[in-house]
Amino acid sequence: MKGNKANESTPEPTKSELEILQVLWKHGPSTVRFVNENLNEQKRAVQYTSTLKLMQIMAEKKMLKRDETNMKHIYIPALEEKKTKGFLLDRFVDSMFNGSASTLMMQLLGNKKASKKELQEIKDLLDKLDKS
Amino acid sequence: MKGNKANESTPEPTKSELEILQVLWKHGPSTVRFVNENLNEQKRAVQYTSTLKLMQIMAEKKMLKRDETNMKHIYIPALEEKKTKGFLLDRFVDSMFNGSASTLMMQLLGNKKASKKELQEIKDLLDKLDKS
DNA sequence: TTGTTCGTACGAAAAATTTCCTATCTTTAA
DNA sequence: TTAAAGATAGGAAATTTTTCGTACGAACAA
Repeated sequence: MKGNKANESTPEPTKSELEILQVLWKHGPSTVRFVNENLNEQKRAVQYTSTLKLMQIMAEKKMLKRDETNMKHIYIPALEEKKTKGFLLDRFVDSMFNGSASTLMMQLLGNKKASKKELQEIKDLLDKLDKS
Repeated sequence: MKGNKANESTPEPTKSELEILQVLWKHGPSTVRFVNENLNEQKRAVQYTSTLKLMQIMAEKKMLKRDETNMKHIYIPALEEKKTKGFLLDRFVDSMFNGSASTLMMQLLGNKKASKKELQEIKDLLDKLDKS
């Protein structure tokens, strides 16, 4: 369980790493400057060099790739958004809801976190799955 | 967009703390010995005093209550399971799926994490919600 | 040219989390 | 009665994660 090196199949981004990944997933390949500013606007105060350092570490871990041809390095997520979120979601469901998706749903719906519109979307989704 | 900070009403158990809470939620008030053995069976190797220490810390944080009338202290979760899981789920959905329950569902279903039986359960659940 | 701004690299500190050692007391079994 | 087993308490160490200071090179404007 412990000591997993970060590799393709078992990405375990930390909280902060995930924040950075989210920015990159949302806005595409970016400079440290951009990511840092985005974090400061959207999340919390953090020094430029802190963001830089973290992104460097993530690059070492192969969590990010980077283009060094220019002075302003461009960082690119090396983890697929869908894959990574799927992985984290699975872990979350497993640890929190014993692996039961429906239990999670109940919790979610009982939590007025889903609007009418959302409910309809989910139903449509289920219907679509039925037909395939 | 700024994430909710933790205050008295919004507990943020760490990973290990959550593991302990899960044992207590599942089995009810327990001794350290019991929790530790459960963790070793179900999760990973961990020394008795490590579990003890963590549970003491959790008690300090008011995350657990304890009955000290006997020598073998009995620990009781001070956080409601449903409330806590709801809170963590909300945060998870917010940070990972932009607050969209249906997006989460799609990810979940596309991840063959939900069996046919689960799909049916979810449908039933949605129908039930419709009628209320 | 020269100084200011913007960039990376690197080391280390700080903070948060987790683990375990040791001391000491209580209970239990022989 | 005594030794072994089992319990808590507390400090400290180890690990992991996060933050930042400092050095220094490159770009750019005056």
